[in-house]
Amino acid sequence: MAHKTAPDAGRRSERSRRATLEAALELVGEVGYPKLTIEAIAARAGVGKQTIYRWWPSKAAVLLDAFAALGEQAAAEAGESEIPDTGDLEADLKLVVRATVDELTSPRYDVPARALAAEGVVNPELGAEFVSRLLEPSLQLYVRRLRAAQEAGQAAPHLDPRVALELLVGPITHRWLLRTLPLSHAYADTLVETALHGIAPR
Amino acid sequence: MAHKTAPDAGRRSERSRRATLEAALELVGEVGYPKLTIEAIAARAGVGKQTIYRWWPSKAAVLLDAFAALGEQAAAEAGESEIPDTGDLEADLKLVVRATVDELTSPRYDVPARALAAEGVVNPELGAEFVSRLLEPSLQLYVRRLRAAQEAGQAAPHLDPRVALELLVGPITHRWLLRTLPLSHAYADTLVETALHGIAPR
Amino acid sequence: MAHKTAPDAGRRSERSRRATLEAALELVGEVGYPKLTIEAIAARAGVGKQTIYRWWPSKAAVLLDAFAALGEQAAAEAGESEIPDTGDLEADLKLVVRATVDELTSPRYDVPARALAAEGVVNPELGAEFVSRLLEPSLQLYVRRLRAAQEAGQAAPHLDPRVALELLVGPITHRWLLRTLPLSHAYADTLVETALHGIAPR
Amino acid sequence: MAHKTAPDAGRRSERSRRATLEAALELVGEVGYPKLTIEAIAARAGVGKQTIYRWWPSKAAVLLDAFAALGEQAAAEAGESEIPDTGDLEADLKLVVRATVDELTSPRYDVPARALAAEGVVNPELGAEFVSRLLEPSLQLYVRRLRAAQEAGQAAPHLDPRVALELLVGPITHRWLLRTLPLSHAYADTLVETALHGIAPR
DNA sequence: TCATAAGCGAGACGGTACGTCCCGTCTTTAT
DNA sequence: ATAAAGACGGGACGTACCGTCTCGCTTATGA
Repeated sequence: MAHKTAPDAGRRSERSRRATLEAALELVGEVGYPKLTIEAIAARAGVGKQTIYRWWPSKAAVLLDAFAALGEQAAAEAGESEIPDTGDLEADLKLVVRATVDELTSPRYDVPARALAAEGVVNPELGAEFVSRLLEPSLQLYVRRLRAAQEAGQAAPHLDPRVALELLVGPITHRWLLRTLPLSHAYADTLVETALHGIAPR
Repeated sequence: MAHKTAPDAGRRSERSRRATLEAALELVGEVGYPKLTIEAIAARAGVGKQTIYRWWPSKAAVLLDAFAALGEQAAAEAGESEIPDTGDLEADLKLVVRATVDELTSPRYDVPARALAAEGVVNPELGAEFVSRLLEPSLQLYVRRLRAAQEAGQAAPHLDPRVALELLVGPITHRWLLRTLPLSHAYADTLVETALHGIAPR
Repeated sequence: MAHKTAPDAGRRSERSRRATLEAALELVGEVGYPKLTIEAIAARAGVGKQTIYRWWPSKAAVLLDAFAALGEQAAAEAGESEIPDTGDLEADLKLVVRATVDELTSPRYDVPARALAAEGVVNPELGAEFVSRLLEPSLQLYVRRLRAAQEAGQAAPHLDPRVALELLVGPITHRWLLRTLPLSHAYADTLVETALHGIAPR
Repeated sequence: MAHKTAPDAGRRSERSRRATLEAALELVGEVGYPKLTIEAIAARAGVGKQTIYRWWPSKAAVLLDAFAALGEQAAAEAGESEIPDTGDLEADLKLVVRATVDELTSPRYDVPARALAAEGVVNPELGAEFVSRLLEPSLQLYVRRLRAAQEAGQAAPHLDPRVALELLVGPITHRWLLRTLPLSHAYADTLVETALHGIAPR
């Protein structure tokens, strides 16, 4: 069915792949996503344009791979870890939410992540890949911690962990993407408290 | 200071303005935001390109005006209303959240709204305008209803209404923009319940 | 029938037209026809590529116009003249044939003329235009001089002047295009003599 | 001196050589010379690109070999012959010139020959090879026949046979390459007569 | 009241980037 | 070592739009 016979991945140049991803990350930081150009990536990477088109369908896909590589590298260094379970759910959640705020606040993460999120908003295929490769793994950490909390009696037993997790992650994302109000550790703490105890009076 | 003497808004052609906004909305529905071009808008509207550049700085700004006009029209028809206050906070919130879900689910609203949100994610100026003109008024409705609830003893008294409102709006936005899971009335109800009573056991 | 509506020739920029033709002539002299590039012409002329594509279908067409302009300019300076009629056909023909040899020998004429001739050999449309605009007018000079010669009894009366003229022009072109043997005044003279008196013994 | 050690012609694959030449001839007929590409030749021939680059410097060189092979094959079939010498120079010349016209008129010969001629016009190295390998042998046939005619008193004794031959071959080439007027047997006859007896009255 | 200057439609212009084709080189695997 | 295969860096293609710039035309005052 495909028009073009797929390229032979076995012969792919690792050197070109890495140079392309690096160049993409650098450039998106320098000129921003809308002005990011495949031509510029190719030039910066010392790579032919065709080589990029051979392996990626769009600049968004390049950036997604680049950003994923960044994440894997960070994970390899830090040792991707579960959310801690000290028995104190509130304290444990404040820790992760604060860490998320820090991440979303650091420019080296912020710029490409925004770019990918924005592209995903408007491009469902890329959005799906963005979510499944980058977002979903983090969400699963919440699912596991919340389930443990339920078993330990620290969370309402009938709650769907997906819904519960969105109570924490949704507001953070909202502030981050829409820039309605600033992200801070103080906000992280308040958010966790409010999500745990609810809007209604006790 | 200005290089260009500002155009005389008094002589502006109303006919061209409307045609441009209509064309922009139509086209964004047909080809999607990334393929929306000012040339195509001008051609469809039967308007000179310069006329568009005279009054708007970018295609995003055109679309923002077009979308705002759509909203005003809807408001004029429906009579933009406060969130009802029946005394039952949970019921009142379910009503609005379900309505929001319906809106975000209808294609005529979804396509341009996503486009503007996506652009705003990556372009702070436009994002700020999007928020202040389109989002903030809706959020203020929540602020007022929640304050009333606090006075009536239906909401925890020390809560910041902004934080409370994000507990509802954040998860909805999260599902809408990132398409992690579907939006539905059932979800709206569960969300309101969870936000009201919190994750922790009663 | 045409896909693209024709551009409005009335609004054409004379400045761009001239700059394009000049750049084409310069470049063909510098890099040769096969390495002549529309991109390079545009860059040298300070003109957008689209402007060239708007008015010409190919680099060959640009060069044809450029070369024709060169010819008109030369004609305007020199006063395009008939072949002289001194009553001595042989002498008159030697004059023109020598002049033709000089022209074909000078690099400023040779390079673009070869390029156009070569392109015309392989591209019938361009070839037809090359012949009708650049070659045919010169051939008509021969036709008129030969007819006069026939009336004066200096040429066989039943001869088709087209055939006669090709006896002179054909061999010159042959040496020029195929580079079998060098062109020189001596050859011009011999050629005229042989063509006049024939191969057969008197 | 050579940068690259010359390939070992002894190990050359005859199969690849033939397939390449065949593919080149086929393709030039199908898409024309300007759109003929080495990649397409290689693909059609089922040959690696490198194999072509190893043995030929350019697509023109491939085509030249292909066309030469065509000629040798025709010669082998027909028995390449001298111009006949029946004692009647005019009749003998009409025969060859008519044959030449037929050849230049047949598409299977015309397309590649034009392509090579055109390339040679603009590329002196290839032109020289085209002339020496393909054209010159034919011209020598004329030289020999004309010398015989001079010895037999059928041609003016002091004539340079090269000049005489160009009187016949030049006009034919002119019409063929420049397409000024059609080639036909009638024209062949008129041309021979005019060349033999000259333009001047007897 | 009518010239005169603005906005307007149209679209040519100098540019930038697109995504594709092909160049000529290089590398891998198989014969 | 040659060959088929095809990835590679590179350059040009012809196209689509960008944002700016005239062009006439119309309209709507304000001298």
